Amino acid sequence: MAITIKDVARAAGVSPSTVCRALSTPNLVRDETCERVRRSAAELGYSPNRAARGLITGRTANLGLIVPDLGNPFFPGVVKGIQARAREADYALFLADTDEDPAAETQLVRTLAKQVDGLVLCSPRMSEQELRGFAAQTPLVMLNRRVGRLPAITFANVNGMRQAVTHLTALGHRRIAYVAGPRTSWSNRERVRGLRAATAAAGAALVEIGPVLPQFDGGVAAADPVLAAGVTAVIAYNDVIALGLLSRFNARGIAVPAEISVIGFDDIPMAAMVHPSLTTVGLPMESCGRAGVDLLLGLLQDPARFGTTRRELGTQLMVRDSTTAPPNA
Amino acid sequence: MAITIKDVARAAGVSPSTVCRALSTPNLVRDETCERVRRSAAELGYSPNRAARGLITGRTANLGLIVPDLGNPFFPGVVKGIQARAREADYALFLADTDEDPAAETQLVRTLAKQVDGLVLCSPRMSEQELRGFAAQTPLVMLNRRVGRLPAITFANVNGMRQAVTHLTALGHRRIAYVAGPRTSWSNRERVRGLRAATAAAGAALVEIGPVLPQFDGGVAAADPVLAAGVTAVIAYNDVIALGLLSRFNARGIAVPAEISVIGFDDIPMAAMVHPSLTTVGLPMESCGRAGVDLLLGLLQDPARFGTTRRELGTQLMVRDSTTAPPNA
DNA sequence: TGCCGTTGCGCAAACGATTTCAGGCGCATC
DNA sequence: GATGCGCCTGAAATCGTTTGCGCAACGGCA
Repeated sequence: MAITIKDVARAAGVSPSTVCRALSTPNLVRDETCERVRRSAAELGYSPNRAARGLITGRTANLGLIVPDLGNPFFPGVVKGIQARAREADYALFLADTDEDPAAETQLVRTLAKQVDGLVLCSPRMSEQELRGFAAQTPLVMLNRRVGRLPAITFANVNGMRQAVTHLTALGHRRIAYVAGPRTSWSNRERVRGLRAATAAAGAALVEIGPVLPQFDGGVAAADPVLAAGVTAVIAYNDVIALGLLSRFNARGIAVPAEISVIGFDDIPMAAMVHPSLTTVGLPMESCGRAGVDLLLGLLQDPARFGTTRRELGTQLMVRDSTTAPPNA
Repeated sequence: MAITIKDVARAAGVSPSTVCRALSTPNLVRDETCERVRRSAAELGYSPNRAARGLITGRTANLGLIVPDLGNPFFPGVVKGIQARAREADYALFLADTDEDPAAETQLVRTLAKQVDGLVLCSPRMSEQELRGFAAQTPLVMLNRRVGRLPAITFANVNGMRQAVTHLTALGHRRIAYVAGPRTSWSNRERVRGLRAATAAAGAALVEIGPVLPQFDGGVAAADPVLAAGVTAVIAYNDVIALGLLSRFNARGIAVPAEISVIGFDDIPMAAMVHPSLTTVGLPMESCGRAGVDLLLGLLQDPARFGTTRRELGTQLMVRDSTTAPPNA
């Protein structure tokens, strides 16, 4: 059915070997022959069978991507970046969604590993031990989590929180709440760390609330405790939680930012679309995806580079309408 | 490096052929031998090389998915459904994002087609002619668009609009605006069709505004013309536009739903999270993805079924806080 | 003229699995 | 006791590429 290298060879009057060389290493073949082969290939619409090539070269020209939940608005941006960069480099991309299930994650890594040259793990849920084990067997890059010296792209969570706290204290806030994400999440731990350091340095009080699920309902649930804590500002683990806070504040008739300031984290698209628009710590999600693939491709070319393959991406505070000076300032 | 069928054969003291049979057609091999092979395979952690298998069987056990823009909140749900169903059926999934570029779409279909057994095209942008061409060469299912008798999963757009109009006219609205999506979009055309029929049947006036880009800014831009049209209710092509409307109404101090009712389409997650929460025509996105894969798998098993492979999925009106009776009712 | 290096190309062996074909063995049948 | 039939297994061909090796032709140099 499909056109193979033999068809091209016949059409061009040469052997399959020559076709192969003409297309992949043209300097090994006479210009005229090369041209003839190329023309035949183009006419027939030939393109090599990647499976067959992979069989002999050992390279599949595929990358794998494992994501905990595509529905989480944090991920599409990252996936877009990964996909775009992979395509530029002529790699196809396998996608798997684990539905937040660490067991499924392990299983998928195992299955996908054999069909790809490398894996991108987006906010992996699995244990450090498992991650190290897999990393020893397959080229792999983590996004949004760091484990030892394993290759990873992360965001400057600590500094991001410093930016948020600086913004609030500059406005005059002295008592700030934090609505925490899952305790097991690496990025939550980092954010808490940054937050404690920054509030301590600024001499502001920090009230930690939660943890809650990093979802809208988590924010809704956290809103009342936040108000009860007598703070003038609240920082959420992520934007989705912040949106839940806004919603509940609105329902209770609490004016944002007049009565309380709200800051999110991530800068998902919705953050700019709600009322009041959400001040948030922006993460370069698409860059993260691209950087991850870059790292992985580098690793594939030169596995020795392994030790030096970590990068932290800067954050940017997006000041919008959900923050202002505290009420009685 | 990796374990091949030969390693297993050696370990079990049989030939590679027997290993293959023991694992894929056990009834052709003596129970005892079969058991021995299975044990060796398990011990060595063998799993067959899919590329090699694909080379000889002609099946890749891969499906391809092409999406115009993962950032559009409509798609993640669909992709999740596709991914889940594909995995259940032991297919891996290639993902490609075209960034809304029809040329890239064509290109990607061509490239992916050779690495997969079938393709899922999500809201394809390419021309009918091209689609027919590809469909003749590759098993393929469209989502959210219908072209002739090509396999497709669609939503009941017409009936969805009837649900929306019925809701509004029951509340007493007599003059309704529609903010149109792209003229080239199949679903926009269907929705307009349903809208015209439903308003005509109900004796309500319909004011068409736009088309605008199916994005937040499109809705923001359409808000003022909507107000100028002197309507008591507005239906948007999709939720994202509706959110833009809400935002601009809010900014202009127009109360929703007191002064104007707003209805969206799709029921993206954000629709329930904004204030006021958005009444919208809900689409079963995950089911759509699953149904698409089901169709495709059916097609792969029995290509003769081709002619009968279309399905329309029902919509459900989600009544929330953005609609009520018109002001002077 | 003889030799050598270069260039261009074909042959054939891989890669890892599946599948066809044929053979060996045991058992029942005539 | 020969024949035939099933059952189980191994050898070998095959899928579409890539690539090491060898051969032929050709030009340059002594």
